[in-house]
Amino acid sequence: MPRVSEAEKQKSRKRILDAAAKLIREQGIEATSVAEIMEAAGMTHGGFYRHFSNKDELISAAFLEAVDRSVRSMEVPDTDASPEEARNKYVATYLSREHVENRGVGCPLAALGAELVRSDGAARQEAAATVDRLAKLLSDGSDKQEGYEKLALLLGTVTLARLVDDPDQRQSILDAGVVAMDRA
Amino acid sequence: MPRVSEAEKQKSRKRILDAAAKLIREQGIEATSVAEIMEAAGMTHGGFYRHFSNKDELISAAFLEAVDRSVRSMEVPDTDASPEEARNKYVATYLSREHVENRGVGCPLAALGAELVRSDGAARQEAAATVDRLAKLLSDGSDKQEGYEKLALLLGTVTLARLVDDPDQRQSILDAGVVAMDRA
DNA sequence: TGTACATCAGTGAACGCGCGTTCACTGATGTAC
DNA sequence: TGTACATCAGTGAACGCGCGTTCACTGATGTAC
Repeated sequence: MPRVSEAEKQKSRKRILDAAAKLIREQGIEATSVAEIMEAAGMTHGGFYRHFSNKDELISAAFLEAVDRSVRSMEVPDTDASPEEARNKYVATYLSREHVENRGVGCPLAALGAELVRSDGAARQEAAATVDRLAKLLSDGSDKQEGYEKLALLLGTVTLARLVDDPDQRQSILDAGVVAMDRA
Repeated sequence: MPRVSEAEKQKSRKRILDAAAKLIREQGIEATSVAEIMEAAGMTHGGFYRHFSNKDELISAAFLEAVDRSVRSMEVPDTDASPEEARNKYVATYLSREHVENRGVGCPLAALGAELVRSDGAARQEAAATVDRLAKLLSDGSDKQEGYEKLALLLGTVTLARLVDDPDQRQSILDAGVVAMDRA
């Protein structure tokens, strides 16, 4: 059956990247195997090394992919939306039950932050850069400290909300986050 | 050489628990092996099952141990310290460079929160209970929402600070957290 | 445009390794008399 | 208090398993003429 055209190869790469970006946010990096990612991408594990030289390289690329996707809405707002509007929309989405319940498409810092802290791969450096990128966007570039505070609040709130099981308690935590963000 | 007295056995158990509580906060739960914990406790891996029936049971007990140790200072303040004083001291310690740099003895929610979110073992339930316990203490029992906000801010700030490498940036993030906690 | 051939994307078996767990064994501890 | 014996904490080899990675192989793709 193989070989496959160059265009097909690029599609395969994208499928691997998307599958990885989703699975690592759902299950964590270490808990997600190369074979699992390849299966989700519709292939067998052996072909993996035609696209990436090892798992670390994929994780790094998948993390970047996840960051770009989840930040783009704020960096490049819909036409005729002001930066403030984009920011408010981002915050509202971030502190929503949908975000709490769908780790696979949510903020990669919230999903992987604690795990990346312990790693020393390329993804770790990218995570550090992402912290600054998000803080800058959240503060509108004016006050870095304000951005850090807001990002910490968003990340902490979603992590707490994900830890509890009771829906009411979960909503209560999200509400507290919304109130605090309004004040910050 | 074995067998060993009942008193010795209890000491062994404590060493296993302490080693586990430290190692899982430093490296994560999945990344820490039973053999590694037993070695840190000064034994070989085979003896592990005289103390715990499996790894999950140890993790759950070690998590509780870590929580108790890191929360006790606030729940049972030093003699002649008011609850407010104990709370302020806890917050100051939480947002310190020492805490950021020593995961092994720090807040288990900050170290393991994201990983526990994905698990379904006993430790997960204990983590949910810990969220409420800490939130209550931080709010002095008056306003649950205030406690959630403060806990989210603490947890988020330390996670961000741990993600960045630059010491100045790290301090800047901690400072932002301190300012925000004063306002909350 | 057709033909001949090198390339290489994807397959699936195989590798070495570390994991959690089991087990036969040891000898000091604890107990019964 | 002393003796005989069952218990069991800890050892270290062994287990089955899934991991990341390698490799021989396949046949369609891409290229040279």
